[in-house]
Amino acid sequence: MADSPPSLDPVQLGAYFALIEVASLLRHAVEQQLREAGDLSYVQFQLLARLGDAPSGSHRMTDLADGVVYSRSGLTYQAGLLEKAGLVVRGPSADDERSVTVTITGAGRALLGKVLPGHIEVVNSLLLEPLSRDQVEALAGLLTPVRDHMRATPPRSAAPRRRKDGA
Amino acid sequence: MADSPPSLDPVQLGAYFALIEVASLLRHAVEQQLREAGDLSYVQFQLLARLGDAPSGSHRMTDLADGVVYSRSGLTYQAGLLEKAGLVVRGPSADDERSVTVTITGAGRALLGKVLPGHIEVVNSLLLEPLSRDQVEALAGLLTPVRDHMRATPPRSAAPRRRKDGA
DNA sequence: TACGACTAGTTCGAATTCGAAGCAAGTGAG
DNA sequence: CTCACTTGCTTCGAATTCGAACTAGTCGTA
Repeated sequence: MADSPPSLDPVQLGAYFALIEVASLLRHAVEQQLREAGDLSYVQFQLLARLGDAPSGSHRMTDLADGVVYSRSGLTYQAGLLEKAGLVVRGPSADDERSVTVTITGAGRALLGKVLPGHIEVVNSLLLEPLSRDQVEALAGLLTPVRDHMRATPPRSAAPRRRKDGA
Repeated sequence: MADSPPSLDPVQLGAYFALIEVASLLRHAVEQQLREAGDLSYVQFQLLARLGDAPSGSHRMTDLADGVVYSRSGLTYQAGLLEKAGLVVRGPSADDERSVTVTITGAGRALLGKVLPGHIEVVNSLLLEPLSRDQVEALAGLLTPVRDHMRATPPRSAAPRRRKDGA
């Protein structure tokens, strides 16, 4: 088994730092645009976008939380805000009595449509503009497997209490 | 000039989403490890890491804030926490009377050294592991220019109010 | 020197965020 | 059926985060 190396080499470090910085800067810029264009936080936008993308326009709370990498309690709070603003509605789930289904409303879609152009504009000018078409493709090709890997890898702290794995 | 397209094509969207998700997931995982290993938040770790990297072991408040993409007031708060914990010290700057210089202490370096192996381990297993050496190189090669571009691009909201317009 | 504009940090209040604890509904073994 | 365990969501309290307002020190220019 590979022992954990004492440090990362410059290239690895460069990739890691650049990734974090790019994400932070992009998020920051997008956040401002969304605030101005539609008084939405980034999380709220992400939630609306995910709902808008879903064929049914709805998702379970838990799936939303996992999707945007957010705490459950945080999602409850945000869902409450969005509901109060009339952008989504919460309702009981069909098959599972304890789960709550969040659905985007017409107003939600309208707002999403209103902020989207500016959002895309920011993403374009900050992230995409300095890259060629091939490079964007390459970037997606690199990050997508990484994301899948991360999604598949169980969180560190979840490990201790393993029930039935060959261990 | 390109007027803003109404939407991004799947590849662009994939790159954008994957980037955000990867960064979120990575940050989340790292945060947990740091909390357990040394009771540090991610920002605090970033600050210590930057200070530890600096030849002098110190930076101005503003440079730190910009470096980690944080608000100034937030940095004041975090610097206070770190100082109270004895990990850094704040002092006046040599040439500029209004700026404050933050310097990492021995204890700060010690803690940094203590949490670093685990940190690297997480970055390795989540971000680097699924990529080949060449791919890591490619990733760094793609993201570094993007970061530089973002750093160079002035924030959106700064532009409009440049001069004393009619207001 | 004096003035106005700007930069560096801090303080303050309000909003957000998370984890722990709690509650209700589903699941499985006996 | 019933008990123990798990899952889905909310509530609660504490910590963090940001922006706006404020103080102080710098710079450019007349």
